Amino acid sequence: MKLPLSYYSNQDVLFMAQDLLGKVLFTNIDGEITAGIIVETEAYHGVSDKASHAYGGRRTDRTETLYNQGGISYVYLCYGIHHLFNVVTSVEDDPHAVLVRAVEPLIGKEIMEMRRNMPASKAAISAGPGSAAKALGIDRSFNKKDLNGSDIWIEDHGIHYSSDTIVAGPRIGVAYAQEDALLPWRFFVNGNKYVSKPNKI
DNA sequence: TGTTTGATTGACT
DNA sequence: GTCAATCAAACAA
Repeated sequence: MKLPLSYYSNQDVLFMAQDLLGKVLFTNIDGEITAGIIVETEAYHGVSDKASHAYGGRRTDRTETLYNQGGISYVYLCYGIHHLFNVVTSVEDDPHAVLVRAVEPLIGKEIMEMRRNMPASKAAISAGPGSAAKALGIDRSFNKKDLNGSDIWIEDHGIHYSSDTIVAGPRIGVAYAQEDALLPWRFFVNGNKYVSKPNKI
């Protein structure tokens, strides 16, 4: 059920952002296993996307992760406070990534409740990229990790949303990307309460 | 070496 | 609705 590394080599990051909806993201931290259904993503389209850290082919210590072959994680600290988790996709030297913005708690809910200090019935426990990463215990030590390993991985549980249920809209918090900020590259499960606002059309 | 800023959240008015 | 928190990356000098 664990997705093979070949899954992540698809070069169409917009397809990948949609296909990851319904997949189940697992972490194993000191034997504490938690998992959530991915319900909100954003696509970051490599060198041509002004919102991407790799825009214009920028290569730095941080962005080097993005240039790897798909199938690893890209985790960075945002606003000095929040860890944001991405799935690196496509092939080597093609720095596409999918940001996981929200998950629906599935396994290890009690552990997530401890990490977030709120009941899993509250949508805020894992809505939004910083919250989802914290609920799953993801921090910078997860950067550049193999998504087929024993610390973090993604499974296909056969959860399928109809094409009517998956909707697209502009990405959040990327106003600095000017015209690219308007691209409808945010995908989410319409009406799912664990999706950050707006969560329905 | 110094300055700016961010793929956000939560607390507060 | 507004706004502070908090720090590493990116870039200017």
